[in-house]
Amino acid sequence: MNISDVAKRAGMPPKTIRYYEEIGLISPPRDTNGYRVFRDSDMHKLAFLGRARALGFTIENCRTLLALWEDQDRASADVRTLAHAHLRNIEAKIADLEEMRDTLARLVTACAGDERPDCPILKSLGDATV
Amino acid sequence: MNISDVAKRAGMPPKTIRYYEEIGLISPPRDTNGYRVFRDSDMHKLAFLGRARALGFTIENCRTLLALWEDQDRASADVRTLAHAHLRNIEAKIADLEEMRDTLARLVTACAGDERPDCPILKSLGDATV
DNA sequence: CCTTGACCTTCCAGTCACTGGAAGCCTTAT
DNA sequence: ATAAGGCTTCCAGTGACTGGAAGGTCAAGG
Repeated sequence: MNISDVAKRAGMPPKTIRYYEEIGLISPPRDTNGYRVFRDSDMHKLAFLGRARALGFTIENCRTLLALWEDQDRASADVRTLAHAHLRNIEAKIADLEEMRDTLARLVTACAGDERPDCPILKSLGDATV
Repeated sequence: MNISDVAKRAGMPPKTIRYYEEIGLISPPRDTNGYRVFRDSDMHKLAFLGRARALGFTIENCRTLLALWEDQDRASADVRTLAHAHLRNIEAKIADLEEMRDTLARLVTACAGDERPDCPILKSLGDATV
């Protein structure tokens, strides 16, 4: 299976797979023609990475998670700590975005959105007292 | 007022102000010593930019918003359209993050987080069938 | 056997919105 | 006169890819 088939299965572009190799997340051997040979372990790692990235873990966290995954003797506490910290990050981001959303929604509602120049959105951005 | 005082007032680092000049959002003239001279209009633009960025608008959107702000004849519809599209973006991001949060929260709850290696988080990341 | 087209490879550059740091000039206080 | 601190420019790096160029490889059709 060549890289584009692997990419389809893993649900990520070939470029991403090459990138993951470049940064040492996977190390597929090469065929005589120079093509990457993906073993089962590489495919599993890519699937793992795809899921971890979909949960928003950074690449560095993914690297750590992969190492923990490979380590049969890990303590689940280590994984949980990482995931919990990440969860908090996500919650903080959501809170930030919700604040933006609420302010924006208020402004969009207040704006007539017609051909006239009067606009509460610009007024609010231009003037602290709104 | 030199750049670091302006930065304090605008609530952003001096580096950001220099960057905003570099990309043409502001164009403060220079004193004989080469220092930037910030006029009222520059300060207002920086305040505007700070608020627009806090609402999550991209720099390019900020550029457009600034132009609309300066244009006394703009139609408020143009502003509203931009803000509305941005609002939708934010809502989509929130939805994505909420999905991550829910999955993660479920996994974190399911994980004992002790010294044992058994871990539902890694199990879920490593195996599609969870 | 040759060509065509679709793969594969590497390498370099660009994205976004800054941020860090070095090197050197300017100002203010001692 | 000097020392500290602020100003200037310029270059490089961030995260996680993504686009594109240049060139090697492979399978199918004529």
